[in-house]
Amino acid sequence: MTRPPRGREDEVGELRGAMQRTGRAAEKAQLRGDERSSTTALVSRGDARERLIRATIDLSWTSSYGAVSVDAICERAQVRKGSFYHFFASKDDLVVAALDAHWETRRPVLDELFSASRPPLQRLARYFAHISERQAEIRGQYGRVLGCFHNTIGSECVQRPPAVAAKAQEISLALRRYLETALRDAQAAGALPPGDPVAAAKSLSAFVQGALAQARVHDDLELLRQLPRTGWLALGLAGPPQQST
Amino acid sequence: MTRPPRGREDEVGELRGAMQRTGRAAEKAQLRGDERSSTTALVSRGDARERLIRATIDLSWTSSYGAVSVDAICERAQVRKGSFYHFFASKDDLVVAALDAHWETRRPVLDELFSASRPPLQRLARYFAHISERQAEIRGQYGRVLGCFHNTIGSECVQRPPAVAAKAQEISLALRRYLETALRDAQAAGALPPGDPVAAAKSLSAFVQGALAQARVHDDLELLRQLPRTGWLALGLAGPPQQST
DNA sequence: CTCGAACTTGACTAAACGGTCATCTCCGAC
DNA sequence: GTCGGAGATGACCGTTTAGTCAAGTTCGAG
Repeated sequence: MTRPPRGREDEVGELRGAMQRTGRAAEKAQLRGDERSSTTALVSRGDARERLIRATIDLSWTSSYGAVSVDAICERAQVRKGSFYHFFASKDDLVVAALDAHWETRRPVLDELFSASRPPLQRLARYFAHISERQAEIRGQYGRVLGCFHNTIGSECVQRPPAVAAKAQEISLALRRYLETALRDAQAAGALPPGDPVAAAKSLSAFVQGALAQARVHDDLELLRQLPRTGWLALGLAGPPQQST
Repeated sequence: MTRPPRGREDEVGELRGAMQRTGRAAEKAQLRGDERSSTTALVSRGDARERLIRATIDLSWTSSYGAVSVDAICERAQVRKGSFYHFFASKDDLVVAALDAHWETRRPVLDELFSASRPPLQRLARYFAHISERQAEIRGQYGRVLGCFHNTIGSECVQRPPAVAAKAQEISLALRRYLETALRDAQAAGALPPGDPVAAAKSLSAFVQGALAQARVHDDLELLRQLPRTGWLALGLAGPPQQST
């Protein structure tokens, strides 16, 4: 009765488990004892907060931070304005939480792709393939290629809401660290000539992020499909490695 | 008297000559005979229009399309709101004109850098060096690295104002064509192994644009300084070419 | 000098914006 | 059963937004 049964979204990844109050709720919740003994259910029954974050990701990824209003987010999430400000202190707070939540859904995927149990260059190979497949999926669900969420937001918000800018930077660095580790391991294994893995990761990251950005602007998957072949170029390799182990 | 002597901007490039009513003025100007015999001075004495475009570039490049209001642009340009809508039909119109005007200032620079009178790979070498130097200049003038104007706007506006999205796409393609031509010439000259120059240009463009985007997000010039060395990787070359002619 | 068109101006609007708040409902703990 | 706090609600506020407009001013052409 109170809630009209309008829910029919839930488009992309599993968000549910990944959100453990990352964005820390509104001021009230902070000022008082939010770190209470947790005998009470830590994961609340209602999922309004999750729906808000889901809506924020969907809307600001498909358009932009600036083009999405709190009202639009609330409408999509089927949450009233007042409830919104119960969970988040401001729009900036929401977007930071959305960036966090989205990153938390990506992390386990990256952990698997970059598992140390695989040969380092194979990690990259699977990463390239994954990006291409994932953006194809996204295009199917959202109707167009969207590229990288945190980088899109980050490029838009370099200056204006400092908290958002900082969060986007942080995530961008965290992502780069996966590449860095793989490259270092590759050098140690002799699969890659010695050199500065940090610089190489920057270079590779620029290539991948550039491909994603171009794919977004032109709604073109072609570049990403080529990634498993061309991605190696940024490392000075002519093509994908052939060794197995 | 009528105009308080507040002008003291004029920060980056020469915009003056490059703006020949690219953005086509407001509806009134379109509906009536704007294509009149041009015996009257085509370039008007007042530079309000140019100041508006200059302000738009500065403000939306340093922050974003969505974060800049018409009021802010007018204030910076020292132009009243009414005058604004005399020259432009809408905010979108302004931004499209700004993208156009900015591109017009870049074009002669690119024409020189990619002059057919130089060996093709040397064109690229000079392009890489130019990007690095230019962004360093921009950082000096604007206080931070800004990356690529049309790509920043384009990534933000992929969806929302269709005219802006289309213009950004168009410019992005135009830029890529410079690379394409150079790569084709390089292959013809035997300086590069044969292959699809369109795909190679996409690849190289992704790398360069990615480096610029990363430089913007992290306010970091390092990646761009490395461009003259690492740019070649995206083409499968280990380093800058040594030949002269 | 006169005329018309380019240009300028500031006051104006309606809508949208982010954010607030008193009040109510629900539900587990005691 | 009752108590307290998390959650939910819709009316509300002041500001800012893009865009309008009637009434000017400026100025070159005839």
